[in-house]
Amino acid sequence: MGTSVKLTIDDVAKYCGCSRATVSRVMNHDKRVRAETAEAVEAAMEKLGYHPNSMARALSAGKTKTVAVVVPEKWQEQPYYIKLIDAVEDVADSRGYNIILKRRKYIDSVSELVSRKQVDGVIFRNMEETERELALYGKMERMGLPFILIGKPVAAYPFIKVDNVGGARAVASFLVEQEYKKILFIKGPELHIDSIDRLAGLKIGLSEKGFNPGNLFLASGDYSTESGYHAAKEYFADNSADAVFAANDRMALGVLLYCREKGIQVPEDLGIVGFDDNFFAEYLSPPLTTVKPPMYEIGIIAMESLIRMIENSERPNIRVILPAELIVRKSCRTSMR
Amino acid sequence: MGTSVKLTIDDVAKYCGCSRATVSRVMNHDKRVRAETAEAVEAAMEKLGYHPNSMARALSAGKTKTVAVVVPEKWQEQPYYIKLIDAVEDVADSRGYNIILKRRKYIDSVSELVSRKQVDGVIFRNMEETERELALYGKMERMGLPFILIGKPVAAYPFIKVDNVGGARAVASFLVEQEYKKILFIKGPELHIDSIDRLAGLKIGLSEKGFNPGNLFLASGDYSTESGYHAAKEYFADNSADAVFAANDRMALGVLLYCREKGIQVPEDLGIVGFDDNFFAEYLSPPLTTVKPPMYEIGIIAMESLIRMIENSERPNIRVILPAELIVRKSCRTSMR
DNA sequence: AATTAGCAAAAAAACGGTTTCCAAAATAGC
DNA sequence: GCTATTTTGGAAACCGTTTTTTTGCTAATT
Repeated sequence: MGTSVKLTIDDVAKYCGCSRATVSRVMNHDKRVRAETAEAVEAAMEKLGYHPNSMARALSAGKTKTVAVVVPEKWQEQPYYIKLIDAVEDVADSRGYNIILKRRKYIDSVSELVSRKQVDGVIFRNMEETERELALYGKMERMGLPFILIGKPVAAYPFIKVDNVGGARAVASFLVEQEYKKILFIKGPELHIDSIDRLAGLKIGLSEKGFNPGNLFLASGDYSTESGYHAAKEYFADNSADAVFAANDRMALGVLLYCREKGIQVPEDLGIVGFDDNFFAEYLSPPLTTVKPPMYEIGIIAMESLIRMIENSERPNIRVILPAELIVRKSCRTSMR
Repeated sequence: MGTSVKLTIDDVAKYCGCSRATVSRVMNHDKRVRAETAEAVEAAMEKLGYHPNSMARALSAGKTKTVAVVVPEKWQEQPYYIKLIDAVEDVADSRGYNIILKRRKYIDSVSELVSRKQVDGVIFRNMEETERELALYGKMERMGLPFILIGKPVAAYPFIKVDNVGGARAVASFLVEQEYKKILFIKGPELHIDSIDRLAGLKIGLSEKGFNPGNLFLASGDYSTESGYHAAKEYFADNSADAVFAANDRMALGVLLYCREKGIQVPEDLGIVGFDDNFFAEYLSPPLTTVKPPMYEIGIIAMESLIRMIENSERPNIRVILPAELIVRKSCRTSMR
């Protein structure tokens, strides 16, 4: 029964008549302590309801058993980040780690966490290369603090990313197979790596299938539903297409809303494809064909790799690219083969 | 320029020829240090690129500047929790705190965080009263560790909740005003406080409007889209209603999917109302009428109150109930008044 | 002139563990 | 039975702060 008085390792030591070094060894499963002594100590800790103070331990051992996970500012529009975090937490918990969550917006305080040695490592969901981010990577490297980028490879730092090129290539194959002839691609923010890769993959896939590049058109958006809507509105004002591939699901949703407003039948008049397999994709009418990035797997791999770096102080050259799966739903015709 | 060698407070002290106590005082804005000495120390810290070690500080001061935030296991189905977390983080960052995120599933490790004094406080999104939760509350209370419940008031512990009763009451008024005559309410999990309150509020509102209680019917679900679909399917097999109020948006979505399948026109043949204003609600066709809980505000108030408890070691009797707003969209007829 | 405040800053004592170093005890080797 | 080696566990140093206690001065009081 843990009373409210604070217990220290010395109390446990006194209770079972040994030194605090011995108690410490038992807690850390040091082999050089006799089995029966260890048992006695375990029993004492149990009986007294002793829990070691993590701050004292962290200070002394130089390990905090905590990692920071940095997500984009607008993660609320991408609920799939929850899967990433869940995965990281699942691994973290099984290995005795805790995670501090930070939005990219608070990158300065991530930097502080690093300077003050409050975390053992960092998992950073990055999409661009800004000065501040590069400065942070540099600092972590100089301090020898392990970190993993998720999204955009930078310099020789360890990273994990989704195969956006491959995913978009699959979309291209699919669209060509379904005999779509005139395709509009709606881009995301200019420098955004995912959007860039998805367009690149689309071009590759189309070219492989012998699609006439002259029938691929581009519009610009910023990932928001509204921007998808406006891109469609603007484009279709004086152009046509029989399929739209948006760089993400929300813009695809914008296109769908535009079609609904204009009475354009999906998929009869227009095929729509998104990217991300956002939560709502399967519930739209028609359900959205999209590409699903393996967020959970990414989280698992990221955290496992990070722990390996932290605990073995090895610096494996982690450069992982995970495949994304095409999810065919009703927003494109699928009759022909 | 911060080099990679580790700097300690002693290095700073040595550099500006004073003792480490003085440096510590300067960092903590202790007034009993001459202004010019303070300036010299500040300058030295700046020049050397010194950052205090948080673990040492935490051990010595007994404060970790970290709080745990506990969310439901299935928060991925409720992306609005992201707003809650964002709010908590916004306040946390401005006050120099960090947040450790935990799913309810890992309540044991939350308990460990508490025992090991790794957090200064806890924000707990609770919905039921389980043994393990009560045990945790008890432990925190005994240890004098501040915490706030979000959702369900338990004993005399501080809590913040959404006015589910009021929100559902507004739904009732609205439905009666729109002259709906036969209403089906789809419940969530049996002991779930939100679902219970929403049903209670519905009953109160209907009764206030003179609605015949005999025309209110009940079905059971578990908050999932599928359960909403099945509840509708089962109920409508041999019953009728002109409006369905589901305890949450996902079940309302299930009902909508059922209608879509059966060709039931919404809102012409059936009005549908949800609760939560889930991300997808406004994008459904028709967009879903629902009730929006002020998650961001809740997060702000929770974190501000928690910090107050932590820093002033005061124990204000926090019992906050925030109003939820009815969001009228097209899934119910709104023509009549 | 002697005593007393008052204050800035140094010195020392926590904070609660881990780890190094070393001695005692136990075991092995011959 | 005696030395060499391995276990086992204690004492003390250390991690880098904050906080308490002391000290040394200067200015004020009597």
